[in-house]
Amino acid sequence: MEDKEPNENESNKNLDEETLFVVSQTFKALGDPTRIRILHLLFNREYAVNEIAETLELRQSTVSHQLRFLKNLRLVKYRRAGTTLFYSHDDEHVMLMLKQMIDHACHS
Amino acid sequence: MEDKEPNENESNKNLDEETLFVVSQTFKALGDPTRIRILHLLFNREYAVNEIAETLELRQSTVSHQLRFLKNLRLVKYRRAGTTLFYSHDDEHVMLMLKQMIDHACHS
DNA sequence: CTTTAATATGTGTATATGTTAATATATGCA
DNA sequence: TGCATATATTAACATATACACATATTAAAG
Repeated sequence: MEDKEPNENESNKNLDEETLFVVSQTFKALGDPTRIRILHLLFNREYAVNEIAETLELRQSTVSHQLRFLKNLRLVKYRRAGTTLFYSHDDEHVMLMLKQMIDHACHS
Repeated sequence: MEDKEPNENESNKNLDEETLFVVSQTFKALGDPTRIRILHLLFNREYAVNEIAETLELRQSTVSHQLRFLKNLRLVKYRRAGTTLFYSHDDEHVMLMLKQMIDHACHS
């Protein structure tokens, strides 16, 4: 039962460079309180940028910068309505992991 | 159906300071390639510090630093055998999330 | 075409982070 | 006690990060 498959990263083989990068980047995105609060907001519904800033008491530029960060990783997306951009989450799996970690932190 | 429960962080209520800190710290731990590689190693079995350093081609002090980081978050533990310390993972849930994220990154 | 509202971007700055070399600590053994 | 091995710790450094301010862009309305 030697491991001969070329595309198996299940748990025993070495992590290739690209996978390592994507995984670390994604976790890094979740490793900041501001970004967690933003994603946590987006759990329920879409929000405009200013709405996020007001709700979380953050500067508009701070929110915009973090949204760009999250958008580059395809963790959020937006929909335009006039001059307003409504952001929403765009990765169900990552949102589920965030939810899991929050629950994990609460129950311990 | 007002939300009156005091201890519910499921997905709609605000995140309290402490939960936010723990969650962000834990994700931050997973947000570094070196720490991911260490945890990925520990998936299968326990490893001595030098063994980790040699396997991953890292300096001993680097590994020791990162292990301390992970130990503070109770993500790893160790067992002493003479002068050798065997490290192993100590949080099944976090290891599962790491595995999930790796799979998620591979299949996309 | 000017104005206004909403958002994005560039830049500076303070802080956080990861790595390294050097050194300290701890354990086992002769 | 003295020495060797394994690991931890300290300090320094370079880089990365998050935020704020100012400014630029975009789109709608008049």
